[in-house]
Amino acid sequence: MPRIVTIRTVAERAGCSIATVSRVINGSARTSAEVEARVRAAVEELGFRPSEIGRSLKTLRTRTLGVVIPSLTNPVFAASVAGMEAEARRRHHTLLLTATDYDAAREPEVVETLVAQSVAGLVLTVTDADDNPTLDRLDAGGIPYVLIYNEPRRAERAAVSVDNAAATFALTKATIAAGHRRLVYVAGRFATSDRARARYLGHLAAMSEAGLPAEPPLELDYLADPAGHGAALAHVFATPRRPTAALCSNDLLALSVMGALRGLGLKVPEDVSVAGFDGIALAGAVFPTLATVDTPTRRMGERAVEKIFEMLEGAAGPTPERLPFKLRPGGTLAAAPGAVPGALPGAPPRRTDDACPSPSASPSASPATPSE
Amino acid sequence: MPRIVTIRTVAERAGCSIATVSRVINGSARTSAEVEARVRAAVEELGFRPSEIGRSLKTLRTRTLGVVIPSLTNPVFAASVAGMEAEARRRHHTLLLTATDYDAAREPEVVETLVAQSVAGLVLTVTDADDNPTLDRLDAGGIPYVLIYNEPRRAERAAVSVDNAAATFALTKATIAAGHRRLVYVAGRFATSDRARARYLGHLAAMSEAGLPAEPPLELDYLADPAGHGAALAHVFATPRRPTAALCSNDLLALSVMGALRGLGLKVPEDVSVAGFDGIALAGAVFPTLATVDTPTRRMGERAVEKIFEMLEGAAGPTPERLPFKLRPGGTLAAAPGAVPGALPGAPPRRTDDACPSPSASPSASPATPSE
DNA sequence: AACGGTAGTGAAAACGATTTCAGGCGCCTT
DNA sequence: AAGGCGCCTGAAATCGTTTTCACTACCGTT
Repeated sequence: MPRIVTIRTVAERAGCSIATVSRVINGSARTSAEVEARVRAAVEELGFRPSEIGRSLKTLRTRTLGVVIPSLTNPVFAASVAGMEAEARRRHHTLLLTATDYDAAREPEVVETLVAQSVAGLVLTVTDADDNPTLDRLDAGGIPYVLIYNEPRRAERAAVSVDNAAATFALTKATIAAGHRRLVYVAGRFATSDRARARYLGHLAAMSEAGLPAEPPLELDYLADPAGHGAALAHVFATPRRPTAALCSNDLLALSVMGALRGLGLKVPEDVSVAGFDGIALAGAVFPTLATVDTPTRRMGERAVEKIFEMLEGAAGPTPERLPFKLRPGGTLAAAPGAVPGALPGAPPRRTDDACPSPSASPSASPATPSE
Repeated sequence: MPRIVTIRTVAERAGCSIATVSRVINGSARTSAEVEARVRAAVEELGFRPSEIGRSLKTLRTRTLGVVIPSLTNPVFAASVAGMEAEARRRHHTLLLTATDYDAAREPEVVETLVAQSVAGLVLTVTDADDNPTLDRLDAGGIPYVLIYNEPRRAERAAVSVDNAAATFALTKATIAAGHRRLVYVAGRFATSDRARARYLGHLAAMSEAGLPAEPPLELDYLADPAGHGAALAHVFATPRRPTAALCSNDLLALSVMGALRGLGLKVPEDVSVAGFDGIALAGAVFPTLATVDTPTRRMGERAVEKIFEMLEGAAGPTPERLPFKLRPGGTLAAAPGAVPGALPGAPPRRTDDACPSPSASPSASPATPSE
């Protein structure tokens, strides 16, 4: 069993002081070539690697970023965490990962844990980015953090997101353009996702603009088994004038809804069109391919970490920013059954590939102004 | 800006020594009710939370587990990491997450990083669990680790896996039972996945048992775009006596293959049956549902963390263990085109839901003994 | 009344690194 | 030749916590 080797062991072996060893390792001050060589040799022979704990104690900061997400099981978050990890590694940092399982009550708890670990910064997706005591505490504590996917109203809260409302507005508009008139919006629990709320508001705005009556949204439990989803959908789709399109607040939900609809004997997209949100990789792998809103999931994770470092270096303050999205056409979104293609003013049936507004479009240009 | 509050601040406020504060917080020794109340009040008022860094320096162990996986983008790993996170949190630990992007050369590097952080233990999926200098170093260093999804041959290497060979053996057998005779095995790069190798060997064993000639496996680059997959598959499926079934070494690959086959104008499962491996949640959400081998992805992560703690507490030594798998029938695996159902001795066309061998079946009972 | 034991507490050492401060040496300048 | 200035180096302080050790009261026993 090899004894633990500390900086002191190296110093003895190299015949110098621990201060010199530290200097060689960090290049924090000049050392003579001769001593440097001896130290490097000793480090090599002993396989020495400085303890991050000892190092951190002095600076009271670790080379670690805390991550708080609702769930790893959703590929959106898995992809963005992958982006964070890559970017963090590039900067010689590591991720401390925690999940809240969409439970707001768990947020303060996990953040406390991460703060106790003296993370250099935090990346989080919370249930509510505006009314959130945990974020308030972070603001007070001076630990830099960046929200991801959340869209805080406050301009001094750092965030990397897409314009959820504008994207859904565009998606709903495209769906209407394809001839659909009865659309149902299917969302996860609004209480645990401000994204879902923002998206729904974008949907409402588009319906209103087209002069169509908006049906109440269908809120589905995120973690419920698909069977539960089937029951809820059966209720909505059992009517003779059933919706011809189901717009879902995320891709995972959309895939589940597609399965449930098939279970009800309905064909996608012949009977019902379906669209999602996020642009997870698998949306393109299923058949028919899922129409959705492409968001740069991985890039958002990378960007969030970049932003943390900008804030740490004082190069930039905490400001929200939006990355571009893009409607992705897919086989699940087709012309409405019985609709006459082109019957709508200036709306070809498959105009789903609009570009999004420019990346930094002013947030207030959002078609729906969240007001809850 | 609130000053940083340390145990010393609390001690002053409570009018006692830091030793007493420590005792109250950790309950490591008895203190008078009176002092304890004062300390608790001070902790509360100041919002004190002991620094994990200071604490760790003393014990030289953090409440942290290192995780090394090839990629978070694969839902198998995302799900198992989710399991690890839940189990770690239950024990007041946090995960330090790193990914290698299937690059064996990165393994030593990330493990070094994690060890420098003084993690309490490690959970890893490596490219090769047998011939692996990084693991050898860990063995020497005395840091407990558990492999996940890898199946090391050495009996003294801790691992949580499924019997990859036996599972694929069963899957291939079921496929043959459905009337298929020309099967192609589609795998990720063998060089970066000992699981893929083990699974292929199981496939070979089943083919051999049935007296069928085994075609060479199709190795696809994991990260290649699906277009690349299409080209590779076109080559194999362009022949008149093309395979009637494609068995894939994991679900993600299977989904990609399904897409590529459709791109070639082939129908799944009418023209070609497809099966995967892993049992990711989305396998059940696509249409037709993907036939696959269900592995307890999340549970494996939980179990790996449990095992780390068993080893830390000295309750158990490092031993490999296997969790049960189960063949999951799915719409992608149908009777072979032109096959007469029941024409095979004792093999109904859709007998894909065999139970697996019992959880702790002896490893040597595996139908294919890996020998590479 | 002296002694031993115990409960509660504080002072101080330890953990492994970084960093400040001071000193020694050699070289350049005047 | 003396003084000054850099360069390199080592001793020691420091970070926040845990833990050992020693000490004081106080109690019960003999």
